[in-house]
Amino acid sequence: MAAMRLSRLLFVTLREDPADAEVRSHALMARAGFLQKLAAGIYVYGPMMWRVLRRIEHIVRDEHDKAGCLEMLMPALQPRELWDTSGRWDRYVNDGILFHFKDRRGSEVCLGPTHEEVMTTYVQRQVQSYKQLPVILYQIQTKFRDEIRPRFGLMRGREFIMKDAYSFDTSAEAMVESYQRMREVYRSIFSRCGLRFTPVQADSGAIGGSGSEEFMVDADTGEDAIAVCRATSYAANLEKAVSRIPAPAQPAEELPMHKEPTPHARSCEDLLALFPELPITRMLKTVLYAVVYADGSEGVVAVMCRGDREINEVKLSNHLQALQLELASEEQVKAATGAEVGFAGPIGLASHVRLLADQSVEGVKGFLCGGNETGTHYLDVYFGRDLEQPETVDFGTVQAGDQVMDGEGEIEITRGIEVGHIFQLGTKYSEAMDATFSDENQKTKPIWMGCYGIGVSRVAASAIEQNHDEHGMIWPLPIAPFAVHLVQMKAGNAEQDALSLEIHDKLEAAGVDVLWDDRKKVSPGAKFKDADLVGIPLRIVVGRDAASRGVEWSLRAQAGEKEAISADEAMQRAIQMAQEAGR
RNA sequence: CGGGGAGUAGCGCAGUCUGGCAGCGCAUCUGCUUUGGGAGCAGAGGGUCGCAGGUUCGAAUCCUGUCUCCCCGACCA
Repeated sequence: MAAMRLSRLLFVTLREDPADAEVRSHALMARAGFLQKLAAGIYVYGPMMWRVLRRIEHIVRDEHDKAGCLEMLMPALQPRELWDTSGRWDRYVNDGILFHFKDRRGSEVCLGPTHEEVMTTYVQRQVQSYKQLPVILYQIQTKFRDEIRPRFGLMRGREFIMKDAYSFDTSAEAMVESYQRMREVYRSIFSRCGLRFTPVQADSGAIGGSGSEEFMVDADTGEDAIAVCRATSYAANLEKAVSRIPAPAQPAEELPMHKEPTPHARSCEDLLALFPELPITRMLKTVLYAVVYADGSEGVVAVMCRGDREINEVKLSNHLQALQLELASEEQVKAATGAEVGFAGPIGLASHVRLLADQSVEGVKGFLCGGNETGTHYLDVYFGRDLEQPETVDFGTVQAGDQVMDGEGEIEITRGIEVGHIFQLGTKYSEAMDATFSDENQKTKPIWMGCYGIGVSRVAASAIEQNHDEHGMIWPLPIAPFAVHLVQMKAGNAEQDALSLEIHDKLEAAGVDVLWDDRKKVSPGAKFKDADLVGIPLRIVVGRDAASRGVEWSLRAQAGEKEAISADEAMQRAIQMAQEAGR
């Protein structure tokens, strides 16, 4: 094998962050030449980056294969008809997320953002009998999503590498078994990658289905907020999380409802200033949404919510089975309430408005709400006495300090990067695409499905987001581009040349990959800075003690802790650590 | 989609207001010295100033159009 000499690796580092890098992982990978941006959300993976991605892929493959999953490869190009069959074409085009175009004959095609349709079709033609099930198929492939706003380097790209797997079972119970098996596969994968992560309950979103969990890499810079409880180990995506919220304040005496002038008071903050003795838990805001329903019809929905709480649009959208949900426009608010924005309330809404309430209104008495007239609010309003309580559902967002639903424990809000997501799909796709099997009694039944995704390129970015310092990246050993960074101080010095070559060859022979900095005319300082930047976990420095077979040993993660040891001892340590890390 | 900002050497930027030789730092190349935390000196190469059109004796600079990139908002009444 040819030695991995840095001087031959097209190795270029930048001293400054690129101007467009917003997060550390992106800036560091760009500075180290791992990544090069080609267009918004589209990146070239350089040779070092590709080694990392292959490491991750190797772990992903290994764990899937061990669990009996079958690897295959599906096309990236997909015909529209397939997506019309599942009914997702319009939704994805509406969301603007689908790359689609016409081929030379005028047929519409898209670049696959995911592969449920293709996979279900494949299985529909391939599977006839219960004897062929269960089966779990997977692929590692480039996915395409025209993100509304690509950002954060590899975190949210428009083209990215994803592992997607699909399970096929004969019953709901068997589907849950496959799902549980994949949960374990996912835990093993992220553990083996050397990442600290939290599995959380999740909303199933556009893909549809019932049970769903996300795997979040713990990182303060993560895009997603998650609700976790140390005491009960409850963990859920904020879109899904539920909690017991603090009880509202109660009025001292029951007063009749009355309307008060509240000029310019459009927010709870304004109203708190106006009525200083009224607690915010006795203010109910009414938020208006414009909704497009799944059948294409449109409407306006008003949702009541306690002043100190916030509405969770994902929960609301799911309950309404909405295709689109956004805050109502100024005009829509005026048409619904007859008032300027800021004075909406449940009493006297236009008849076309559907009124709902978040469960945070439960038990609130003598409350304030908008007057549906510019510059007025009602006070001392009671459900049951002054108006009927509208349909009340959990549309709330949990907040830090809430109590968990079952058991004793306080919820904390932390952040994470979603690197994996698993779903129980049920029969949604199999029914739409007629993927059925014959059971023991020759009865035709739809196949029960699950689907399971891992953002491979995102795993790499999140590893850096989680592990870096001011000098550069710190790769976990299992997924590092190389296990050992062999830093030769003075290339051309006979003793150093000989010892470096020996260390390189012996480690490679033992299956440990080595990046050998053999560059001439590069100062020691520059070599150390570059080594810090690329973050290879194990470091062996060949320098002044080369003649006596002495080297310096250090770990990138423990900068500053350097040991002078023999070359043989260093090799032994490197081999052992690489093996322990499963390389 | 809306709002803001930016496109000048591989990277980071100045120059644009007030039109007149296209600059600086890093990187690259050559030579000499240097070699355990981004070395020094001397020299060199590298640019259709995003693109198209216009104004002008003359445009990186002014005008029009266009493309691309980045940030903020997608928000609680």
